[in-house]
Amino acid sequence: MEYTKNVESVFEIIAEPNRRAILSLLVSSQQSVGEIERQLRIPQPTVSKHLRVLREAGFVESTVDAQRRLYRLRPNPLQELDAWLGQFRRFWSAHLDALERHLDRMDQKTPTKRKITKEKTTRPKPRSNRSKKGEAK
Amino acid sequence: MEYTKNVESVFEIIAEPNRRAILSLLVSSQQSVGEIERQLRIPQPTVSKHLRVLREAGFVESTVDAQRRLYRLRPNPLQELDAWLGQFRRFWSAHLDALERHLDRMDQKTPTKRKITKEKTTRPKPRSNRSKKGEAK
DNA sequence: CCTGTACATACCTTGACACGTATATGCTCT
DNA sequence: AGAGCATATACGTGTCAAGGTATGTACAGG
Repeated sequence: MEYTKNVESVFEIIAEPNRRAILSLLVSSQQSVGEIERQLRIPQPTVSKHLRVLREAGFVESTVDAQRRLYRLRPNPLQELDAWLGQFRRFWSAHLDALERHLDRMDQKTPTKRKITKEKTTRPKPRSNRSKKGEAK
Repeated sequence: MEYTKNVESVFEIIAEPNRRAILSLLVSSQQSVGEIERQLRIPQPTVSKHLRVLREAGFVESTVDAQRRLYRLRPNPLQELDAWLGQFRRFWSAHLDALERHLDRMDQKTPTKRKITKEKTTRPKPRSNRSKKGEAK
């Protein structure tokens, strides 16, 4: 009710590698800031700042324990993410096996000269997923 | 190894609202650049740039059709995302109902001495909502 | 060949945000 | 009260990516 904007930022939140690492850490059990700091080997202010972002976005919640704060996971934002993924789930479950067989055949054969996707990868980002040739027009 | 970097960037890719919009568009069927441009009301160079990012990350692939390029979805990167989410799925399915009841009780009662997450949601910085334009919500 | 169309790319500017360093706040124990 | 630990915040800085504008490239048809 307070934040509708948050739904959008869920994606930005988990775009940060350290934040994802923190979330993964908290899956097993709740942790104090110091424990997170030591396990991930990142400076404490950085941990605190990320935790604040995660907390404000609802990914985690904290409990005070003496001088420590124990952080634990909250399910909701990750479920939102899951919900967003849902729209694609139908798609890939339908297409995956067919596509795989298709590419499998293609890879074995001599590449035809049809071009797909490879028109000009100026930016050399080796995404050697599968050599994609084949099929056009 | 090389794609480790790519796995990371999957999250950055979908952090962009326009890119998510494009992906959602392509769920139904393949589209040309012009069609995407018109439906999302964003300038053509912007669309092309996002499509390039999506293509290099393996989210989409393109087929040449005369002067057009038809873009369609590819399942793999989204499946990686799904796989990452997997580690949390156990968590939330186990904890959700219990947690909900728990918080439910907590909220009703006077907060005895345990304070959960509400310590001081000092929100001095309105978290600077990204002033994006388009992106119909 | 020339024109229009469809898309891609180059260059520049701007604004977020992640980090490091330094400092503030809060709690415990003696 | 004071020392010391655990965590949060303030501030300055560098980096990087998204958007705008302009231009390049490829294809179709008269």
